[in-house]
Amino acid sequence: MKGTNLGELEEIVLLIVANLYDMAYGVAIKVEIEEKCGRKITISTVHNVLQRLQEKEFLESRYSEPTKERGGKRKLLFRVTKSGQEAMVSSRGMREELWRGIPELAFK
Amino acid sequence: MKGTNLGELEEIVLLIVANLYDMAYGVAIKVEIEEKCGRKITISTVHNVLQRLQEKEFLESRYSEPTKERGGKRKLLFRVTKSGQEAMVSSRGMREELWRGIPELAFK
DNA sequence: ATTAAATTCGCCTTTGTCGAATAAATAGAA
DNA sequence: TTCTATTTATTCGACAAAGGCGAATTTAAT
Repeated sequence: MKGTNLGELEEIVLLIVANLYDMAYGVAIKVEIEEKCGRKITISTVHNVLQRLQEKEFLESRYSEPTKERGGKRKLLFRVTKSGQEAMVSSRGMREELWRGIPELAFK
Repeated sequence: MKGTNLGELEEIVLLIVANLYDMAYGVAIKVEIEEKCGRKITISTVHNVLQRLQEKEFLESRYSEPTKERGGKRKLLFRVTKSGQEAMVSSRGMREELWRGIPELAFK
């Protein structure tokens, strides 16, 4: 059965989409990941992940209005769904819990 | 090239090993993951991840002294390395940053 | 020898990754 | 106006890395 939890990159993309609010589309997401995470990534990787997150219903999308720039296709704008938000929150909570449980001397 | 970053499960295992301090070995890790993360996982999956983390030098291991229990092999005890710790901290820091950047209305 | 407790092996699925192909919108030429 | 070159974006197809399982193997006590 298709996975229901979040891969590492999937979670990052979710966070970035939330960051970008109403400007979250492929290229912007790619740029943002590279800047905020200091990590190289191609545009096709981004789209691949976006598509999978949509299949999992953690993201939804709509086409933007045509802009006044040079040319090119309309942007596909993404937004985090309620269940995407829940997945993000739950994943964060779990990790916070685990951090809290680490004894001091573990990192001496 | 073999990946240098942390997969989702890899990060969890690192956290659990730190939690277990000096009792981190296969079975204990499996049990702890199931309890703390509410997620089913087999012992071979755990060992698989453990091995990968060791190859990445985020974990190191040593054999325990034989115990006074019934029988069986000696436990392979794991501990987070300095660079494993750095990976954990960096990963957490990055995500905290991203959470901080999410505008209020993103989750209206 | 048997049995118990643990780790290793082989195999498959899902997630991460990229380069190349394709699509759509606009500006300017004919 | 119609065409076409250029720009901006998304989709496709292939492969590598990480996640996952059941069965096999190893080792230590009884």
